[in-house]
Amino acid sequence: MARIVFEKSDAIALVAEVFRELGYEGASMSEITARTKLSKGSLYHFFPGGKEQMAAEIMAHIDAWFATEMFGPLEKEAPRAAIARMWETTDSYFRSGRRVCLIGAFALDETRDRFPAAIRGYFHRWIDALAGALTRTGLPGAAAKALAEEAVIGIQGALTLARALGDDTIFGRTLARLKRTLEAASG
Amino acid sequence: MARIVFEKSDAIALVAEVFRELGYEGASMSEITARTKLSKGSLYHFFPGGKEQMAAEIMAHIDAWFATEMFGPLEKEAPRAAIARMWETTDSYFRSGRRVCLIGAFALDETRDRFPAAIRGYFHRWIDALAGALTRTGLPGAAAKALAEEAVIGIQGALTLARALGDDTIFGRTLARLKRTLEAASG
DNA sequence: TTTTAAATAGACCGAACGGTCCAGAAGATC
DNA sequence: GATCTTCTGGACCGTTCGGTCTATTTAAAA
Repeated sequence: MARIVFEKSDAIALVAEVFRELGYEGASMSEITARTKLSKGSLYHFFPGGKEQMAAEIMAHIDAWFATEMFGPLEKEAPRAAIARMWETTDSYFRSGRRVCLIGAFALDETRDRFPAAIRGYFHRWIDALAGALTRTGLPGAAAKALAEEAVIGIQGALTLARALGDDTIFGRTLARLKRTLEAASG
Repeated sequence: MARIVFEKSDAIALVAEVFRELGYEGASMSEITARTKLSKGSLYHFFPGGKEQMAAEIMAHIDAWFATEMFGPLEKEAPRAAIARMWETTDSYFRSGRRVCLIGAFALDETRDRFPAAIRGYFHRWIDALAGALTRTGLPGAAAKALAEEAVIGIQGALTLARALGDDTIFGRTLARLKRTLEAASG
């Protein structure tokens, strides 16, 4: 039998995509093995804790990616440039709305209660990082926080509506609108 | 054994709440029977087609409710008053963000592919009804459509973020902001 | 009343579930 | 190239899954 060798980081990325497509409960082990081509032996070698560990490590992986690619720049780089880059990063990460937010999807059902800290942390850090950058453009703290919340809400809502309508133009249009709103407010 | 008699409309509402809490795949028959107190006999009497039929009838029920409570008024009544009432209806229907949108949740994973028409129809009609009311306030059609889309996106995003952060103030705050935005645009 | 139809409870079924286990293949170390 | 460790494939296990079926209870009709 042909034997394929994976690295754990490959396994995380592959399994993440299955959770994204099917949700936590919908992603059965047999679907995960079928879609990733990883056998049960490999999966339980990498993740002895089963589905719960898979999801936990995937969320940690996502969190780390966002920390380096988005939150870090928003906190350290020139605020206007960092925010401009955030829109591009967001559009490419969510594949123009064709890829859902795994953490947002987990938040909707009782999967949330398995990973409350990871879910809260992800959204909290995103809002705080963006609000920080907006503050550094000169906006008052409260206005910055409200705009950051509005942006994250808009991103999540656009992902839902884009998938619901199967319309690939919604996500980009929404990001452009949010960008204009933030630029209008921060001068 | 105590025998409890249900009406089908009760069954639809009870099962809907379980789907909302657990998602389509997460709502197993045993969880549905446990949370609704409806036995399997009753459930399969009302819904011979099983889970798929339950979900289909629930979505039709939601659609009918929205049609009479929101889309109808938006299409027939005085536009500004109808839009004002829409915010109140939305807040109470989603219980200030503590209740998720079942159809939005279905849209995120591959459950969408079981009910594509119902999901598209629900969001399409909401956007069209709101855009129609906005047009009747004097807004150009394109602007009305964009604002209606923005409103529905904001509602869905706020539901996601409210649950993710466990923050009961987000939904109301977002509805108030959207209301202001629409009023600013439609005079 | 008696009869009839609708509705309910829950035992039961085969299939699919999450998870365990181990024989053996592929690298790594010596 | 022998040894050892890591990794893989898939058979297998007990449990839960969605769904069926029937005895029985209740409500409605006659």
